[in-house]
Amino acid sequence: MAGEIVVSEKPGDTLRKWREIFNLSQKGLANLLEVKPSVVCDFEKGRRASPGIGTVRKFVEAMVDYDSSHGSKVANSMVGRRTNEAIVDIKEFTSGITINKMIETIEGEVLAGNKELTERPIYGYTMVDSLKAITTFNAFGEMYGWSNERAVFFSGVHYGRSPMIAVRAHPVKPRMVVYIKPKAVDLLAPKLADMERVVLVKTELSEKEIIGKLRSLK
Amino acid sequence: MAGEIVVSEKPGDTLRKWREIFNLSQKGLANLLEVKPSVVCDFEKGRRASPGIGTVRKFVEAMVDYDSSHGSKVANSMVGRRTNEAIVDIKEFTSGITINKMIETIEGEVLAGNKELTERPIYGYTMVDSLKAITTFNAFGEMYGWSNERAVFFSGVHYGRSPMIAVRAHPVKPRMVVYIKPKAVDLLAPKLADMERVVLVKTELSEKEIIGKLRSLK
DNA sequence: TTTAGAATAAGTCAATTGACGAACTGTAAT
DNA sequence: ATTACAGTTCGTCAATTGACTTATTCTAAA
Repeated sequence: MAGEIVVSEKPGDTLRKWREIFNLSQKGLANLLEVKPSVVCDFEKGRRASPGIGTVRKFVEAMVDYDSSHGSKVANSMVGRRTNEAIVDIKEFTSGITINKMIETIEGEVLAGNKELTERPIYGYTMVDSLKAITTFNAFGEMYGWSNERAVFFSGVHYGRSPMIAVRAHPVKPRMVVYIKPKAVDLLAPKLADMERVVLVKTELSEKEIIGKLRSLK
Repeated sequence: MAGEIVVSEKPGDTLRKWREIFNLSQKGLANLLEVKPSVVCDFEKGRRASPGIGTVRKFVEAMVDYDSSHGSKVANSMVGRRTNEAIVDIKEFTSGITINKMIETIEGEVLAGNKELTERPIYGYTMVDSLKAITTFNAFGEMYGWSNERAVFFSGVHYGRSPMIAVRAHPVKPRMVVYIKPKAVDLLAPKLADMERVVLVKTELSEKEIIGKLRSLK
């Protein structure tokens, strides 16, 4: 979304497109941004040819925040039509956060992944129940949201082999895999993680705690 | 890349990160941009807190252009480590182009997809040889580049069923599928395309012609 | 230890942005 | 017709950007 705006020939048109997707009037958006409607219009109509990235950020955040405080209607419609009982939670961040920051937030312990890898940003996360995911047909189909630069959380992990094997088999790789309270971690898991250049982390926090902490991250 | 810069807390740091990934000195990048090195420094060090998106675009384009005129070393390293003989060509655009524009460029005929769908932007494309792709194990694994908002070209199409079935089976969908000189097109293909909300197009241009035309698109 | 290249820092200034307000143009609905 | 509301246009202006220059600091090789 932010990326699309920057990259598009007419950022104003793209801004408008998104405002319309979020079902906001210029006035509505202007209120969220605490500016006058004419300001919104000026941007959409391209009077400001090259808005600052701060402005773009504000616009995007305002719309996403608005959506999430109205039941994430738009966000959910983006995630895909099918639902999957194995998915506990799936979210996109407004802005990228580094894997390091994520590890800190969830009080994680790194099992695989070097400094270079943990500095990369991620833009969302998916939390799945491994058991359900593995026993459900095609469970990993809808694992990804808007971006695959994300973290995937696995709960109900026994030895941590299956989840990493699933990741390895999947054509699109997340940047980060987190095991929630694993009973144990087989040596194979970090090995596979290294091969896929995925940061593997475990945490002793519960699903609820994690979701709570991540919410505060925004 | 552009998106990451906008969205990152310290755009300067992200700019620097990418400059380093592309193995450029500040001076080197400044030359490409035809500005003085101190300008690059000012941005990286954050003296300009909220650069305009025009500036961001220039930076990104300069680096990508530089890379592509030096054998696309960086771009290729991003695409993935494994190579796949079924992939004829795989590219990322510097900026998004609409599906409409793409259709026009490749002189395509729309088989499925409405106006709303053809207005969406795509950020790259992958061209695969269907026969090789389908007979090669896990052929669709590396089908996607940086973004899945892209077009996938299929050459060697017989009835156009298998490629769409592959798309349907694949968890990540492209925005657009193009058949290159299909012998025929089974009715099932546009039906599947509609179900997946993918724009399906056929073209009578050859692979080489298409690659040529797309190159001029940048 | 000198020196060259890379990166920072800081002063400067024209051009542009971000924001306002007020007037104006649709275009439904009353 | 009249009103109400969404969107557009534009003059204005302080704040900020984009770019230059010159001076200074940091590395790493000679």
